[in-house]
Amino acid sequence: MLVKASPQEQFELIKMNTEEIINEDELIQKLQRSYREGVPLKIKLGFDPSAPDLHLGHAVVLHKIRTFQNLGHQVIVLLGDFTGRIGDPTGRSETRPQLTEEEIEANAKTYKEQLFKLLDEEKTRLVYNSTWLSNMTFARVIELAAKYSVARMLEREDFARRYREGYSIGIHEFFYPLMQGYDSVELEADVELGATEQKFNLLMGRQLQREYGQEPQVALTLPILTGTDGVQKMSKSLGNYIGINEPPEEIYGKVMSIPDETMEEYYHLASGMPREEVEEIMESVREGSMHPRDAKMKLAREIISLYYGADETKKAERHFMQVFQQQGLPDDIPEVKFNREEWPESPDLVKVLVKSGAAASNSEARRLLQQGGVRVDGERVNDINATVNGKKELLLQVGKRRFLKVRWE
RNA sequence: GGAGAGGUACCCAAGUUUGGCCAAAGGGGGCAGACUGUAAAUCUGCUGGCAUGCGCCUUCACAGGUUCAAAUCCUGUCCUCUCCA
Repeated sequence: MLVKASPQEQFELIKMNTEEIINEDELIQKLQRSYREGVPLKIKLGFDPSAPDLHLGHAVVLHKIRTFQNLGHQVIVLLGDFTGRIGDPTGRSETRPQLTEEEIEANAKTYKEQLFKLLDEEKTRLVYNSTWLSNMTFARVIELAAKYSVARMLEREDFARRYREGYSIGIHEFFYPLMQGYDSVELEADVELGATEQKFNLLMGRQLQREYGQEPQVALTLPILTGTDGVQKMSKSLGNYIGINEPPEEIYGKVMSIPDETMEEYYHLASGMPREEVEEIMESVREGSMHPRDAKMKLAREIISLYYGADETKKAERHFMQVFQQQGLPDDIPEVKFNREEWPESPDLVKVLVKSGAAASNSEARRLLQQGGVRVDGERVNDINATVNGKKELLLQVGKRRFLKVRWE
């Protein structure tokens, strides 16, 4: 069932926020044909199940996929369970570790849970490339390999650099793009999406489809989202990411922590809001009628509401205002219970900090105390020999944002 | 198969030639403090454990050895990488 949007309207929607479409004319032709014949396009999106946590960077692509889905096209999410055993060499300076089957299976499961926060599960076809790759004969593998040359493989910057600088490249790593490209052949994909760094792999799909006598897919790349540091691309290993599985309070805080200059990018790529509305907001920030902080708070709300309900979103905001703006207490403070009999009348604060998990070791607890990072019932304590009343309940605060209730009973 | 380089704390990386002053430089990351609309930027401090009275213990791939003393010297083992074939 196709939505009635005209091919031109569809194209406009699809093109928004994309980095590159290779190529636009082909896409328009495909859209026109699909519209004319009532046959949805096959939209492919591949995932390498090595890092199972999806973050806002991945969500950029998912939003675009969602657009296709809303337009009535057939979305195929491909989990590269087979390729995952090789490890995508893209952007790598060293060989990626190969995953075991168990790891891949566990990761795939986490993926699914997260994917369908943004995609319509009913309308999404989920496939595994082991289905066809694991049974390929060696003869067919050779046939596939013969369709591409080493020289062309080495056009890739990451391979080229590794080769130039004398780092090793496993033969099997050359197969990664080949396999990903072959997936498109197997699926007869019309469009494949990916981040810009996936461009080579996406183009490989076009090449191989041609080789196998198919109409080449359209390669559509999306920008890479900047991380919360405002400098490097968002990635889990750099620790500058916002995971879509994170608790709303966490997402809220992380969004508030991005530099103001990065805000607009996030609005466009991560909020799911219409472009005009975003531009209005940014305009009022520029002319001074809206405080950047308020704009960022709205951004945080918008992002959270994509993944959580309205109540959760409000709660996250309240939490932020209480804890960071008014330096008050959060609503939910984790509680640690101790057995009174195991404790003296006046336990050392250092011990309490360690036993409650607020500090990793006695030394760390002392350090925190010396640096003024510890508050007990709201009062800063600097004395490393301080004791507390071991009969009542205490409120511990370590740093600005870690709260803990301790109770003896 | 031959030749060579190397394995140091969460990560990167000095230190090995001239053993001791090395719990081990520096950077990153992390944590804390100040500042702030912000968990940004900036500045400051901390960053093996125990003790917190100068003390002790464990740590520089692993296992031994030399020595009053070893990340540093010797022997063996494991692993990584490069080049030649």
